[in-house]
Amino acid sequence: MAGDKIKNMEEFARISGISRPTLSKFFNDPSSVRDSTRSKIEAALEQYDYRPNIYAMNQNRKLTKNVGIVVPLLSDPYFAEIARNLEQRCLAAGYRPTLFSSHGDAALETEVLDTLRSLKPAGVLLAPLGRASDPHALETFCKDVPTLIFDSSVEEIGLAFVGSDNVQFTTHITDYLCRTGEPPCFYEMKTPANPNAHRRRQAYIAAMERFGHEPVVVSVEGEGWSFEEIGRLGGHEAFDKGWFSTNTILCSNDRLAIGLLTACYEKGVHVGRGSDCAIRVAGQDGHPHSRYTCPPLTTISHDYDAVSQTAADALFAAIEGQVTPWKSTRLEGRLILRDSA
Amino acid sequence: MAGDKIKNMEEFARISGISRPTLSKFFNDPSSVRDSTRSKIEAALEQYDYRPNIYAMNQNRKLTKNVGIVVPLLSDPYFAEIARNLEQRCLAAGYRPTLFSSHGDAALETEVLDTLRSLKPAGVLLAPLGRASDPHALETFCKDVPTLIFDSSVEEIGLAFVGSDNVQFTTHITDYLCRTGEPPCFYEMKTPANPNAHRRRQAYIAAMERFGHEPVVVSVEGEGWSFEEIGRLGGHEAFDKGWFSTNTILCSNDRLAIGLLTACYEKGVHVGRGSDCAIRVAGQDGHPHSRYTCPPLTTISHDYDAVSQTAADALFAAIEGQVTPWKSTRLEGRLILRDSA
DNA sequence: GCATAAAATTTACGCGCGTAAAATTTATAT
DNA sequence: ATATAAATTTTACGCGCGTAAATTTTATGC
Repeated sequence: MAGDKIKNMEEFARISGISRPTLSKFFNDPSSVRDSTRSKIEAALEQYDYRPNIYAMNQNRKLTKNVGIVVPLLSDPYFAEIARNLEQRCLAAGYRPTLFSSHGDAALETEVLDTLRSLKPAGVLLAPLGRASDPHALETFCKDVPTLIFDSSVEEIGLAFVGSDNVQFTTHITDYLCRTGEPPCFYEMKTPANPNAHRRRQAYIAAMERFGHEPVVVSVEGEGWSFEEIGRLGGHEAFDKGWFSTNTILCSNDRLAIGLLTACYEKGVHVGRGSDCAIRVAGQDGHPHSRYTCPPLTTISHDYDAVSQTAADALFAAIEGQVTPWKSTRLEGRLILRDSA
Repeated sequence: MAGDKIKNMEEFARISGISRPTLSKFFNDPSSVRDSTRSKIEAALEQYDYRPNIYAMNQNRKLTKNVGIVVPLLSDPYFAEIARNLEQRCLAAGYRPTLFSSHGDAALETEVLDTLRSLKPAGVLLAPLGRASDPHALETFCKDVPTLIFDSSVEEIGLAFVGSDNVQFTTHITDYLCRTGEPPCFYEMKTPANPNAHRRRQAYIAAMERFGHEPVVVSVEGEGWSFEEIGRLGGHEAFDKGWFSTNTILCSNDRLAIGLLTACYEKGVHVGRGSDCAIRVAGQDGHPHSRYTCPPLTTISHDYDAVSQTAADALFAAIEGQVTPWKSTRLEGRLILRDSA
């Protein structure tokens, strides 16, 4: 690519001696042109630096290779991780992912969806904000664009839903905690944005009752997405007011647990399962950071790979014409035993 | 927006009774049309759901409102946080940010830059990978697109550089540690991807010598971006082999420190400044998570707001025609005293 | 060498919108 | 009411590429 810059396909057609429609075919699928033509084009590409404008490409294409990925909040490492995973899968499957974050704001989420329409995506992988989402905006979007909902299900919209089995999550870890020590109380935010939180509370209550224990739910104040700080402040309050009825605390999610661990540290409360420990703390999610808390956090982890693979594969299948009835897939989590509980 | 979907501006022109060029002006700047016209358009927008296709808009515009934001790795909360900050500033200034992550991969970084060209951005805010970056790709990109480099400077490319003053960071926190206890040794990765790491090591050495202490650098193995794990594994090795010559450890960055804290926990080494503590650990960066480690991490924090504001403002000024010579701005960090050191 | 099929080229139009120039309408001042 | 300026409409072309149809060129079999 020593030559000058080529500004469009027509110029590259002149300079390479190949007609523009053939070039168009080539860039769309190199194997669709004759070998001799392909090598001529590739030779020209070596000499001259040219890349077709992807946005112009998509303008008049009936089916693009674009895939939109929307998460509620990119600064949450959980979503960052799953977004990264999904992006890789899209690339591997020959799609072109574009990542968007709703920044925890319903208005921005709607904005993102409008922007996405302009991209003419072949499909979208959407993790909605949850309760805050504008249901009408989501619904109309899903009618226009093949959309697969993941992480947090709103209603039966889109092609399908893929997420984790929150009931299994909570039941499983509650069971573990009951078997290995005092039955846990459940620590959560009072007004969680995510519907998964409700499922987890209910699953906790059901599990406790099934095991013959009295469920105790500790709900702390806090709005927004600063879960660690909510967990920390709520932890202080809960300790001060004696809300924790047992020495075992199951948190609604790992970020809350991380904040609670900090509160424990600040209160001088030793966390862990050793004899010198006063309290056990467990989380839920398998947050990327949970390995590095002190003590490392016992948690039940999403199967990141399976969730993203199932979601991506389902979307790709739908894009490629497969029609299947709406379906909800909820994948089981894996208990990760560490020192905190 | 009760009516049917309008598919393009021409259809909206017919239905609203306004000519398409006037609509184009309106969408570009609502105040550029007469009040009576504007209210007619706005009334039509209430009735019919129409939004211009942004990618088609940008196709033939001489100067778009697009701003590209590129970070090395979105799953690092530090970059996620600064990216979020930059996005907000772009939106506030009337620009349209699009976020990209290089996923820690130089080839992908080059890919991203090529994608960005298609967007015809008015400007780009780019945090390069660092040493791994393809310098030639960066340089030619900067020649074509007004680009402001932030976080990690490569050479004198682009419009300007805005980042943190790593020398001040390390000098300041080294000074603090020396004044309040044993002089620190410096804990880092052997082959850091980021040039900032080198500046910090050198600043540490210089500071120690100036204070009349012997600098000790502990470099641990590890490649890639899994800093916490590198910090943890390296920490185990360093403890086992007695590499830490003092009871105070200054880490090259917070993520490494977070991993080291975990190693300390696993080794049963108490961290903090209390009399019952065996070791002090400090980080650098003011990572979003540093508040929630146990003990909370003493660190020297980037001035996120100032960095992102300086970077964004400089880019916007350049976009709006201001020409200034290349300049490097390095902002001071703020020492955050917490329990770890 | 010729017939046939496959691939490439030519030609032409479309995507959704920006933008420039000329013609027309509207608002403001006198 | 008239002159002037401002805004709008009409008309037309451009951005960079997709894509379809007709034509010409190339490759393959015999």
